[in-house]
Amino acid sequence: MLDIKFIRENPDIVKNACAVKNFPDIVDDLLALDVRVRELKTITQTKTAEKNKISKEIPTATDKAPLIAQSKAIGEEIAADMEELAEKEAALNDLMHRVPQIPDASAPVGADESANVEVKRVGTPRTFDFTPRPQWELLDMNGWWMPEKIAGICGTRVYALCGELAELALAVQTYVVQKLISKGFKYIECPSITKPQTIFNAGHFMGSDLSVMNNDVFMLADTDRCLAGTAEIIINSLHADEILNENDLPLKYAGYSPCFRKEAGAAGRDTRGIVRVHQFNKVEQYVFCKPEQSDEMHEHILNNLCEFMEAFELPYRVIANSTGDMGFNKVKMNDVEAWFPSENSYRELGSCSSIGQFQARRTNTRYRENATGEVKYVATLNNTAIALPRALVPIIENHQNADGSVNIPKALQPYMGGRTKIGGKH
RNA sequence: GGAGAUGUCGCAUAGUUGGUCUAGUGCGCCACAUUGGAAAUGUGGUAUACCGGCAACGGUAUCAAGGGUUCGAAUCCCUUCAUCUCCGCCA
Repeated sequence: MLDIKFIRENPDIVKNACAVKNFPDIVDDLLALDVRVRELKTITQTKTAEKNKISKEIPTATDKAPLIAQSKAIGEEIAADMEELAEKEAALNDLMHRVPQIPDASAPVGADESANVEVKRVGTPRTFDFTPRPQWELLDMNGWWMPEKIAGICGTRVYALCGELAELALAVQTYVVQKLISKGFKYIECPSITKPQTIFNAGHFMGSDLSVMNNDVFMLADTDRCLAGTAEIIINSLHADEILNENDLPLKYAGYSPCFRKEAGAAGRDTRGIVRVHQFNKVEQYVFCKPEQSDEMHEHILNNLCEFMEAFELPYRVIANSTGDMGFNKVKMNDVEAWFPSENSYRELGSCSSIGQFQARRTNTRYRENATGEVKYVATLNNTAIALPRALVPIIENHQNADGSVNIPKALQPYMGGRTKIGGKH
């Protein structure tokens, strides 16, 4: 959500944001409603003030009856205005929730991902002296999963990791969490069951009608709860309605949670293997900071993800996502993509996003500035730290040997009991 | 899930026969005074949002949330939510 004052004063900037982000331009409708809402507020408030004044005179008045009648009459007028006000305010509110965040000037302008720009490439994809196996073959031959069995028990797009690969997943997660803790992140294990409103407050969805998320979010039948797609959603609301102390910023969280996605629009894509599943585990970096710290924090959490790529010895690249690709609530976004030998391409492992004050307005998360005493909305940012099992795919594919075994990156070996290799025994 | 209790301005509390409650007090915090400096003490201040106004300032709303009764609600009624205690169930 944007600041209504900003929209009033900069309608052209907002219109442009709608255009480059591919969202409908509703600015004129919104501003017209805004004018009417303010008129009605002024009218009702003036009348209420008058009524309050009369009510206050009643207890001491000698002749109460005329005052009571007068107050009652004003009350009826107010009720009529209030009805229109409530209606117009709800409409305004809905439009306010349909205005996208203004993209950063640095973001490439374009309608979709084809306009994305590669900004950095690290490492070189390995040249294999044997035919590398895709993830599913490595999983099969090492007994690291049981796809048919699990599909039969639980349905498709879910997985079970077995044996050493499951251990490796734990090692990766522990490595990442420890690293983030050492960098001043507060580790938090987040719930996955939440209220729809909480998801809405993260600003991924437009408008005021919560049912729009039914396509993407698993609702829990016969309850008012749903399954969260990421810990970002929970952490985003962690300081809702609070006024934080400037000295406590930036607040950095590393949130772990199981993540649930319907993947409704992905039918038929990535059906094999473990890259796209309904349920996975993720550690998310999430930062609350002053708006002027936002760029610095963006670099910080982006670098953390890059460091993980390097620790896992993965060739990777960083993308600057275009305005049309970055989504409704974002100022700027950088995907980090690792090399997937089986696909002969780079593929997203994490996504670093600056949200500005967009989410903070929805959650009402603010801080008090020491120097001025002013209360301001915080800026928020989020980035994947590690998403599992997807991140295991480039690790096993890039580090595989001809016999199907997989070398463990040095950084992870301490978390694997000193082992240097897994699999390949069959 | 069953029974009961509670939910007030950062924290702790007063206020529940509806009307100077524009919510009192204590603590905390800020400023000033006092002091060589500090403690202690004293005085004053101490919310947020929105509307109007160049501004000073004025107004409206907020006593968990929403609705209702009333000329008037922190106080009465209804609904929801949260917390606590006991029971049930259970990792």
